[in-house]
Amino acid sequence: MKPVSQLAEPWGSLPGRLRARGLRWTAQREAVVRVLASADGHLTGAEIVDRCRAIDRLTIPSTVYRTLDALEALGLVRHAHGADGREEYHVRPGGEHGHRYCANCGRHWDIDPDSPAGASIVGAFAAEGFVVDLSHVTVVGRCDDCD
Amino acid sequence: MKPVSQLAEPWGSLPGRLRARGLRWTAQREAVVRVLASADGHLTGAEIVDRCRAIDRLTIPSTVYRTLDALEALGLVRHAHGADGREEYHVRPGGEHGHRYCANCGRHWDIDPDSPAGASIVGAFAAEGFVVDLSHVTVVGRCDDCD
DNA sequence: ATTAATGCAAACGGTTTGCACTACT
DNA sequence: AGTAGTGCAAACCGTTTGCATTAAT
Repeated sequence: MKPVSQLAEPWGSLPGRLRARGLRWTAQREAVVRVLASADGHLTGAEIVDRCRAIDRLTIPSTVYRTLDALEALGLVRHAHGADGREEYHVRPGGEHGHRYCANCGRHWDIDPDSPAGASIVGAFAAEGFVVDLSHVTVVGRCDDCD
Repeated sequence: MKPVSQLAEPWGSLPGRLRARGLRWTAQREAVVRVLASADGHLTGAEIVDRCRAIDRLTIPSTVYRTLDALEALGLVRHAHGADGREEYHVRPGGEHGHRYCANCGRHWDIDPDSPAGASIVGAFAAEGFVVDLSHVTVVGRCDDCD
C-alpha cells in the first residue's frame, strides 16, 4: 500500500503539518486520511467510520469523529447536513459544492459552483445580500428519470 | 379557549375529515393541531413535542410523531430537514417555501417560491430536468448583517 | 517527560418500535 | 364490539462526553 507521504496533496504533507502544530500522526488518523483521500467527495460521518472499520476492525467512532474535528480545524474537510439529516463531510479537494437529491430514487449529484444552477443560487442570494455557502446547500426534488 | 371547530382551515374541519377516513379525534391530536395552527410556519419535531407538553405535561413523544405522520398523510404538514439536521415540519397554510439560515447568527428566513431567489432556484434546476421541492431546500450562508 | 490521542463505556438527543391497554366510533 | 390510538419502556442511530490509559513527540 502506497505510503501516506505519496498521497496527493493535501494529504501527503499532512503528517508534517500536524506535527508543526504540535499535533500527532497516528495509525488511526492514517486510516481516516486514507478513507478521505480515496473518496474525494462527500461522506457521512457514519460512512467514514464504516470504511475505517474496513481498514481496522477495531476502529472506535469517537476517535474518527475527533480526527475529523482536527482535520476540519485544518480546513481539510467541512461538514454540512445531508437530506437525511446526517453529518456529511465534504473532502476539500473536491471543491466547494452543494448537493442535489432525488426524493424518489435517492440518487444525488453535486451542485458545482460553476454550473448554471450553482451560479444562479449563489447569484440570486447575493442580490439579497446573502453569501451562500454552497457546501451547505441541499436541494431535494425529483430527477428527470423519476418524473 | 376557542374550540377546534373555530380554528382557521384546514384545522377547523380536521376532526370530521379524520373520522371520514375511519381515523379518530383525540385530546392528544387536538393538542398537536393547536400547536400547528398557532405556528403556521415551520417547527422541528422536538419543538412540537415541547409545545404539546406545555399544553399537557404528560405528552408522549411517540404519540406526537405518530400524529404528525397521520397529518402528513392528509397533506396538512410536510417534513424536511433543517440546517442542524433535525426533522422540520412545515405547516401547510404557510405555503411551500425553503429555508435560508445564517451560519453566524442563526437567524433564518423563508425562501418564497415567488421571490427572485426562490424562483431562480426552481428555474435553474428545471433547466436540468430536475423538479425542486422548495420545502426541502435549505441554504446556509452569511446574512448581510454578519458580513 | 510531556501531553495529544486513544479505547472504552456511558450518555446524549431526537426519533421509532413493540406491545398491552384505553377509549373513540 | 371493533379497532385506532395511546402510554410506556425500550431500542434505535449517529454523535459526543469523561476519564483512565497509551503512545507520539
